Amino acid sequence: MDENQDILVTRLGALAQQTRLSVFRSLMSAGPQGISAGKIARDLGVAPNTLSAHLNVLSRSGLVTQRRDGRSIIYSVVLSAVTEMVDGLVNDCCGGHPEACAPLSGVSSQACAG
Amino acid sequence: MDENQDILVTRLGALAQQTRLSVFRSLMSAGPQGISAGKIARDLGVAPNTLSAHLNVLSRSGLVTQRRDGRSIIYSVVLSAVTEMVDGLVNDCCGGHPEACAPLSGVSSQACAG
DNA sequence: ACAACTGTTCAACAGTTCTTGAAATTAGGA
DNA sequence: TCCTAATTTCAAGAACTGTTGAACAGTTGT
Repeated sequence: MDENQDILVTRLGALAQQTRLSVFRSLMSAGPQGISAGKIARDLGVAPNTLSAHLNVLSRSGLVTQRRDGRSIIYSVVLSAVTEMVDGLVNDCCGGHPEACAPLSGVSSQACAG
Repeated sequence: MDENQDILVTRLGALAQQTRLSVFRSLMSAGPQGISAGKIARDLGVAPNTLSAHLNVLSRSGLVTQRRDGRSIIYSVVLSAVTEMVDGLVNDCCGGHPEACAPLSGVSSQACAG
């Protein structure tokens, strides 16, 4: 039962770092087509090996996936994992006392409907 | 420097730990009336001083606030900070390429409407 | 085969986080 | 006032994180 919470903690932790959050943002706005590791490194001004370590954390969290294209490795977001994470956070709120979460109803009309 | 991103990283980090995420969940379902530090410690089976350190992290992140009631200190969630955090995460997605985020539209109809 | 290009892995180090026992702080009751 | 209850603060240690230079690995073009 608490395996879900483990996964949520891992994903929150993956995003709880400046460089990785920036990577995530870039990948989010790039959409399914993704971005190569090298381009991310250049865009963000991060050393390739440092970035590689961060990409590894994001990958292991399940928020990001990778594929090879020639010499490049293209990273992209796993949208289902993102929704899972956001739902996990928001349901914390609405599961208990929905009336206490009225201010959140605009953020998650689905989870808070009721 | 992006101060909003700093705050988001801090808040994600505050929740990226088992005990603190459990505390957050408890406080979320307790709503505005909150829970005393002692009761949280008993409910979760955490040493009082350990819990105090975690509550301090949550407080400094702005996700949680405290007030004294007799000898007890009552902690409760700051809902506006929670919405801010969720919005910050979701907007990452919808701000860039909204069409890429169709799968998320159920989660945040507000941010993704467009 | 070779060299150039793109990324990853490794070992090591500084810095941070989590937990704990002991001491300190604040409030209520006899 | 003295005693007890509820929490926090402090110092120390083990465990984990982020970064770096150097070495390694896969791909392309010549």
